[in-house]
Amino acid sequence: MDDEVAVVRRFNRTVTQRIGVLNDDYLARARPLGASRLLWEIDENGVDVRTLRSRLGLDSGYVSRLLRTLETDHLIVIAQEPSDRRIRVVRLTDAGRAERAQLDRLSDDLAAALLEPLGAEQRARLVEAMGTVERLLTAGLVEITIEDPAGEAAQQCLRSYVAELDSRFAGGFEPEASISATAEELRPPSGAFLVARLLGKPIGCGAVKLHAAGPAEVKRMWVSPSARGLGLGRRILHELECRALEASARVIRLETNESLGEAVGLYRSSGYREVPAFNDEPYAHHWFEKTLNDQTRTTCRMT
Amino acid sequence: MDDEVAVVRRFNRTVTQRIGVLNDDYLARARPLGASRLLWEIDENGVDVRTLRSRLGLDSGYVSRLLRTLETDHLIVIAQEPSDRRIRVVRLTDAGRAERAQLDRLSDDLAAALLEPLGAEQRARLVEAMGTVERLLTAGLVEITIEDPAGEAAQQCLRSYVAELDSRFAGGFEPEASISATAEELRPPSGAFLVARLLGKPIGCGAVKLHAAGPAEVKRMWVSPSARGLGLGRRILHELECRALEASARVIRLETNESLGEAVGLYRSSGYREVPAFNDEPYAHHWFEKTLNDQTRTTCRMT
DNA sequence: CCCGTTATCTGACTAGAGTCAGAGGTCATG
DNA sequence: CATGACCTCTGACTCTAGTCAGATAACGGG
Repeated sequence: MDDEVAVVRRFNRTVTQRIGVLNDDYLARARPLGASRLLWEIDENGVDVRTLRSRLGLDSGYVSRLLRTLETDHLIVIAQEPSDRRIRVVRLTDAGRAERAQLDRLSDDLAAALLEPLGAEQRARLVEAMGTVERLLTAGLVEITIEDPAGEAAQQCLRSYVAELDSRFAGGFEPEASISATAEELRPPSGAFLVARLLGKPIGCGAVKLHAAGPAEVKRMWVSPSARGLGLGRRILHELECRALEASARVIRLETNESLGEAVGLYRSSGYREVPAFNDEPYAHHWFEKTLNDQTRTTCRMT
Repeated sequence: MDDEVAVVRRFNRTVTQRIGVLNDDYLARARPLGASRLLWEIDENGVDVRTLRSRLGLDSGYVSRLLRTLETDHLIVIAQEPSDRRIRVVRLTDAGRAERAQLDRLSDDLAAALLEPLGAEQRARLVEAMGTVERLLTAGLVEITIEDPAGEAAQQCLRSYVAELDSRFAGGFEPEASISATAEELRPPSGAFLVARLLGKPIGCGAVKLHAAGPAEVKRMWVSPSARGLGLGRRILHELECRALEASARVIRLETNESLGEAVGLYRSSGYREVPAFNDEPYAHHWFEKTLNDQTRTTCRMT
C-alpha cells in the first residue's frame, strides 16, 4: 500500500508538471484560460448559460463576464431562449468555430509532442497505460445511489438491461416470461434499486428484493459496455449485499444465464457458491447463494 | 496514430482535471500555492536562492517575496553563504520541517483518495499503469547531447560503465586490458561522445570512434539502471549512427560481451547482424555490423 | 395584476501569480 | 581600486480568477 501511494504521488507530480502546465499554456492562446475553457464547452447546437455554469462549476457573475469578452471578440452570439426569455442561449459564430478548431489542433499537437520523443514500442506502452489510468481514474468518480426503480435513470438502465439480455440469450429474452421484479418490489421497504452514475450519466444498475423471512434476491445487474472492466459490477453487488444486511437478511441469492460468463465469474469470485435451483426462472442455468457474514458487514458503509 | 493522439488527449483532460486541481488544493493550505511549492523544494541541507529560482523557473523578485513570507511565518531562515556573501542560503526551521511533513501527509492522502474507491484488482492495475505513464513521460524529457568525454558528466557515466561491466563480466573488467577508447579518440573530429541527461542529471552515454576510411565503431554504451526500459539505449545508438553518417561512414560496427543480454538484443533488433571477429577485444564474444542506409539517414536530425 | 422565484447581469472588491526596472551589496580581475 | 558581472531585494505594476451583493427582467400561480 505504501508503495502504491508512492507511485501515485510520483505520478501526480510528473503529470501535473509535464501536462497540466503545458495543457494550460496551449489552451490559453492570447485569451484568459477561463475564456478558452468556456469556449470549449459550447457545443454545436448552443447551450444555455445555466448549463455552462454548472458544467464548469463557476460563479454566475464570472461566467457572464467571460461570455461578454467572447462576445466582443465575435466568437459567440448570445440570444434569448424564445420559450423562456429569462434564459440566454450561447451559440458559436463561424469565427468561434474556427477558434475552437484551432484549440483542437493545439490539443492534438500537445498530445503528439508527448509521444514524439518515444520509439514505437514505448509509445504503444505509454498510450495503453494512459488509457488505463484514464479509465480507472474516472471509475473513481462513479457514484452509486439508491433511486426509484420507476425513475428516468432507472428505466433507462432497465431498457439497456433487457436489450442486452435479449441479444445475448440464445432464444432472446421476454421480461414477462421471467420472474417478476416490479418497481413496487424493488422500492423500499420491499427492495432497493441502485443506479451507478458517472458525472450524472447512468452507467449501471442493480437491485435487491427483500423478504421478511428468508434470503434476499439480487436482480437486474447491468453495467454499460463503456464501463466494463472497472470493477463496477463488483461494487454494485457489494452495495446490494450491504442493503440486504441492513434489512437483516442473512443470506443473499440469485440466478443467472449461462451466456453471461463475466457475471458468473463475478459471483463465484465474490464468494457465491452454486446451489440447486431454488426457483423456476425459465432463463436461468445457474443458481448462486452467499451467506452474509461479518466480513461483508465491516466493508459496508451503512446509510 | 490518430487513435493514439485521441487517447492521450482524453488522458490529458481527465487527469489534469482530476489530479491537477485536487493537487493544488491539497498543497495550498492557508498559504499561497507558490509558497507551498517553494517550501517543498527546500531540501534538508539548505538551498541557495539561485537554485530555487532555476528549479521552479520563477522570477527573482517573485521568489524573493515568497521567501520573505515564509520567513515571517518562521518556516525558514535565510543566511548568507560564507564563501560568497552575495548568495543567500535558505534552510528549514523546525516549524518549516513540520509544515513540510504535513504537506507530505496531505500528498499521501490525495494519492490514497484516488485509490480508495477501487477494488484490489483495479487498484493494482491503476498503480502499474501510473508507474508506466510516469516513467515514459519523463523519458520524453531525456536530452541527448554531444559532450566532451573528459567532462564531469562523461566521466561520471564512464565510471558507472566500468563498474557495471566489472560486476557483470564473469572475470571482472579491467579497462586497460580492453581496446582503447581515450578521450582524444572520442572527441570531434575523431569521434563523438554522447551524454543522455534527465533534468540535468546524466543517466546514460554512448560513443563512436570514427575512422577516415572504414567502419565507425560504437563504444561505451551505458544506461543507468534507473532509466532502463525506456528505449533510451535505442535512442543513443540511433544518435551515434547519425553522427557516423554525418562523418560519411557507410558501415558501423561494435563488439560486445555475452553477459550483456539486453545489449545484444538491442543490436539485433536495431538491424545489426553478427559478423566474424574484426578485432581482438579480449572481453568480446559477439561482433556486430550494420550498413547505414537511407532509412537511417531520414530519421536523423543533422546538427 | 401581484408576488415570490428564477436567470442573468453589473459593480465593487480581493487574492494570487507574476513581470519589470532599477537599487544596492559583493566578487573577480586588471 | 575602478569596473563590470553577479546575486538578491524592493517598489510599482499587470492580469487572472474568482467572490459577493444587489439590480433587473421574465416567469408562473393565485
